[in-house]
Amino acid sequence: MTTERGTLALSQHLCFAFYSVSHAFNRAYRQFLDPLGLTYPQYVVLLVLWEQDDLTVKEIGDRLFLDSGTLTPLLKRLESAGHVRRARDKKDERQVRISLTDSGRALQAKAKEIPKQVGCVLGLPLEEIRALTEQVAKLRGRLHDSASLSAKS
Amino acid sequence: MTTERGTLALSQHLCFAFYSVSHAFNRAYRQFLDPLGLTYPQYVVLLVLWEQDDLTVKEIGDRLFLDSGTLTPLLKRLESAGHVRRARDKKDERQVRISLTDSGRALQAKAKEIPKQVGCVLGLPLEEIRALTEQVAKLRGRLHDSASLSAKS
DNA sequence: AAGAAATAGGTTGCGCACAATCTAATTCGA
DNA sequence: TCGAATTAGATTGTGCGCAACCTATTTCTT
Repeated sequence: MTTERGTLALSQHLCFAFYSVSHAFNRAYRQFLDPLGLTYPQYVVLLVLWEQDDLTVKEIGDRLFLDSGTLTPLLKRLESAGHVRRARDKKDERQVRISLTDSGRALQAKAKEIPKQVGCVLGLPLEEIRALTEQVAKLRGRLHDSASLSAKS
Repeated sequence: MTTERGTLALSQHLCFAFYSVSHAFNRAYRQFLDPLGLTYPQYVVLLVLWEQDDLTVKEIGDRLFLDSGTLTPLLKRLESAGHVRRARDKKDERQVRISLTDSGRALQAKAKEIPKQVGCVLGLPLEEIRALTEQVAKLRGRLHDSASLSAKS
């Protein structure tokens, strides 16, 4: 009954499951984010800022596991859309602090129902969603740990 | 004790867990795929072809949930790397059939150990990996179903 | 058999993601 | 205190991922 012939079938790859489900989530969010003129990555940056305003690029990157190469252009787009301000920190000129504008704060109300709307198509009880989220976050932690191990000085 | 103030914290978002873990997997695979000169998406295309050779672009896309806008340039890169051939189907000139070259087949042996190597940093028993993979695939199915519903004719 | 509809694949444009590299500012160390 | 090392962010180049649109081929309809 084994289908194993040296190579795992694609359907058995956990990494592919994550790869494809994250695209599926992206598409599911798009229908709700398009009317707001936001992409999913822009939306998660705003989620971070709605939780805590006035963060540096580095602090945002730490929370999202993204670097400046990704964030700098994204934040410039959010800035030119009028949702955030970018300003060098007076105390430490290396840092750029990102703060919400009124427009950026106003988006929070419009986006409030999105997680619920997407969540209801999942058909999972809240308890299971919570457990799954935690389990996946734990896996991400292990992957990061091993990555920083193999990139040791 | 509730931290809920209208907006879910980022850490409680299942979608962000998937979004960030798929990037983490991508980075974890990179160290093994770089020596082969492959990206992760190229690797999954080859996984499909190693399972069944001589597929059309459409058939590959159906298995990976990707469209021609993504696959055409990717397959051209795999072609110019010498790993696959692209040829119009004689019976139906609309289709392009993708087949492995000797070089493409030879990669299979070199890539055989990768899933095991990445899997061992996860520290999960095989049974749990299997269950998690299935659960995530089921979620992906629900997201696709609702997407095709909302895009009905 | 002829026009309409459907299908497969390619092209263009935009926005991530990330490695590699750069500059400028700050901190560390002898 | 002064040069070395570190840190924050920006820039460049490559490769997805996908919407929108295009062409060519095939199939459907009558």
